[in-house]
Amino acid sequence: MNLTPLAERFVLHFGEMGSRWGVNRTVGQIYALLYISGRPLCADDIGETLAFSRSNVGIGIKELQAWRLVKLVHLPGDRRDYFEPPKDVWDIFRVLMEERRRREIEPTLSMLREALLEKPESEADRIAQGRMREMHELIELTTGWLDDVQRLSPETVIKLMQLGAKVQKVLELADKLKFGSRDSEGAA
Amino acid sequence: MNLTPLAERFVLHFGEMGSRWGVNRTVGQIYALLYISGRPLCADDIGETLAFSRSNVGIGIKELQAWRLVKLVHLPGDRRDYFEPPKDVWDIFRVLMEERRRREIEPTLSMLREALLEKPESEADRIAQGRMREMHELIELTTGWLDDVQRLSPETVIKLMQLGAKVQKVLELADKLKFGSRDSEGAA
DNA sequence: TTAAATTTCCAGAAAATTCTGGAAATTGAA
DNA sequence: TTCAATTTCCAGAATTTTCTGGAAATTTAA
Repeated sequence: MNLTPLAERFVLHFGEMGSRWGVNRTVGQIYALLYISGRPLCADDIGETLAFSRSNVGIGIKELQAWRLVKLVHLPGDRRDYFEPPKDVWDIFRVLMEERRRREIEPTLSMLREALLEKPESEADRIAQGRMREMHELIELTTGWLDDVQRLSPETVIKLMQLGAKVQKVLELADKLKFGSRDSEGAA
Repeated sequence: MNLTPLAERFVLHFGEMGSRWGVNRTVGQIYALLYISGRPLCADDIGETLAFSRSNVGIGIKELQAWRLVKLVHLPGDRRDYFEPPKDVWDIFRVLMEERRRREIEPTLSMLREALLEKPESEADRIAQGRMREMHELIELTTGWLDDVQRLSPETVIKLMQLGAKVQKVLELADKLKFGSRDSEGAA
């Protein structure tokens, strides 16, 4: 299975970007290959196309599964495991947001929650807790909003995004009509 | 300069999380220290507190400057360079979004734009380009929306976030009142 | 149950990155 | 201009991550 120059460029780019996205080159390339192939691939296909050892492919796929970015499928009459990404890019986007939040934000949120429960022992502690409180409020506000948005249909989200800065006008309108806020005790 | 247990926990946590955020342990810890200190620190302060070599501190600070997460300040009567993060967490948030977008998304957007200009040479190319087009549209829509939101005041953004899922109701209303969309030719 | 196909595990090799101390360059006060 | 303070640069050491081939475990068809 050989790549066309067009596909190869895409795959190599994802490999290079991988490290910025928190995965290694192998994982980036495997994902890119699955994404553009338009059909499920098995570990042999992947290893052959990208010239990785079988176990390297195995590890890469396991990581992509941990990210929920590929799912296992089976082809009739073939007992090997095949893999493919979610068909819909919006699904991919949603999963990516959820996973990054879980890995990059939730642990910090927990740490902040615990730290804010402690009694400050000094002026330095009071200053530090004040800064932590600011960070905590910002994170709570944005993740709470993400929770809300995830409950909307993709169509509604698209509409919201297309509205862009005009959302301000709509907000003014909402103000007049006294729509309640999600959390009126929330962050300033 | 010694850390209280509370501050130390915060600093160590940022060091651990650093790798998930695309910086190394040193950089994570230096940033955390500057963030909770509530006053500018110089390289000596940082190196002494965190037990890093002077040059390691220097490299770490340089990276934080490249991220625009710390700025250089001078204290009267001291010729050393002092550093502090932006005071306002919203500023920090905005800078973080901009930098991550620049590093993690823009290069891919460029690659996709170029790849989509090419004439597909095969069925495989046509499928690959179709997938790339989907990805390109999603990225354009979301980054365009981010551009729009960045033009709003923090107060407006906070209002929007607090509105949460109720934004749907407001959108329906806006529909009736025929607010135009930002880009009516945009992605589906 | 057997045996072939396939996946998972693992230890060491290879590669990449992080970190250090010291040397060189730069800065700024006198 | 001089010189002490400070920052930047750099080569090698230490550490961490990634990758490989082979062995062990698992799966499934017969």
